[in-house]
Amino acid sequence: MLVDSETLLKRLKKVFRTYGYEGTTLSILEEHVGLKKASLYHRFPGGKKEMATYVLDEVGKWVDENVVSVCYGDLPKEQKLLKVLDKTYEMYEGGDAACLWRVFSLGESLEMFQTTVEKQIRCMIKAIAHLFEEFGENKDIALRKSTEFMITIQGRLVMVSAMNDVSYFRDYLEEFKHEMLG
Amino acid sequence: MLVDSETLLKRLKKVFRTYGYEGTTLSILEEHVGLKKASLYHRFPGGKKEMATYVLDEVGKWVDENVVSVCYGDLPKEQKLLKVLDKTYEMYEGGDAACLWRVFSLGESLEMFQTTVEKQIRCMIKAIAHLFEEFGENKDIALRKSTEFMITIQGRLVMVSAMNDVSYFRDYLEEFKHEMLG
DNA sequence: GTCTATAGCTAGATAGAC
DNA sequence: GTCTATCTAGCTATAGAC
Repeated sequence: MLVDSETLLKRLKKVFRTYGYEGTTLSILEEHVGLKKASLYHRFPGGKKEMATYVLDEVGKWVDENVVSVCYGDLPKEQKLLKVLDKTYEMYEGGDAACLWRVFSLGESLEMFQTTVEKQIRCMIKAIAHLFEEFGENKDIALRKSTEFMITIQGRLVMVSAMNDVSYFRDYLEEFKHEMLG
Repeated sequence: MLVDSETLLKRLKKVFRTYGYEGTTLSILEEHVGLKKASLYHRFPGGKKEMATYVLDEVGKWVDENVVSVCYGDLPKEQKLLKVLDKTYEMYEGGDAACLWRVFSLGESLEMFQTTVEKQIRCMIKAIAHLFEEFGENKDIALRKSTEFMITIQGRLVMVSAMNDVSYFRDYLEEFKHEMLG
């Protein structure tokens, strides 16, 4: 079966976010990605580790393209906020998909990816803090609110999994939008 | 080597919280618990699954003894709050230990434990909501605030792992205490 | 109740045909 | 570039000595 690189990324990301790093096996990847093990190794000679690294790096690119670029861009602040929230909703599939940062913050994968995860989160928090500043907050408050945004997203995504209820995620994004834009 | 049941529980819990369910192997358990595989099977004939179930059930008991009993008990509300916060700090080892509810909300372990996890979280949220009511909030607000407490704890524990910084957890408990008790 | 030894299986990884 | 077939290591689990 032929799988284009966009589909491949989407499927790899889905698997790692569903099963975690240790819980993801090559058999699961084979099944969900639609390529046999040997084909996966052809594209990722480093195996599972390389696939996970690839997926995480793509998350980093997502942050740059959908949060950093937007927040530091030249749209009106209201449109920046809407765009970031929409993209965040899309990224987490309305709550159906876990956060790779959470999922990789465990065991063996923590050691492998913590530095990258930390950088990506810091990058995202900083960009959203910049947006809060545009909304009139001073530097300290903006950073605090941005950090709380990240904390709340993470906490609510955990609740979505634990309670099997996506509204913990969806409702918050709606509330947040209305609090900021009235 | 002889390991008493309290120590055994403590070590099992530590391993599952560090490595997750799939990331925990019998070799890791052997090493960290200090009992050989066959000895672990002697105590837990159902193997890894039974050990994980045991640890999660003990978390349920912890909720009953340290949150539910306290919140519905007859101490003054300020002392209830202090006790719950202290026990929460202790349970998560000041942020050093991840939450089993988060860790088991992935892949295979999600299917196995989601029902139990959901019950335990609901139980804890309800008890803390009761405490908020004692602090003068109406039923709806109390439930909302209690849920937000849980969300924030979960989010901040994710941040502790991802950013390798326990202050995300510790600072919140302190702030929360001072907001409630002045 | 703990251990050594090992069975049986599945994991990650590779060789080589097409 | 994808596949079948297969390797080795490590996994879960068990038998049986002490």
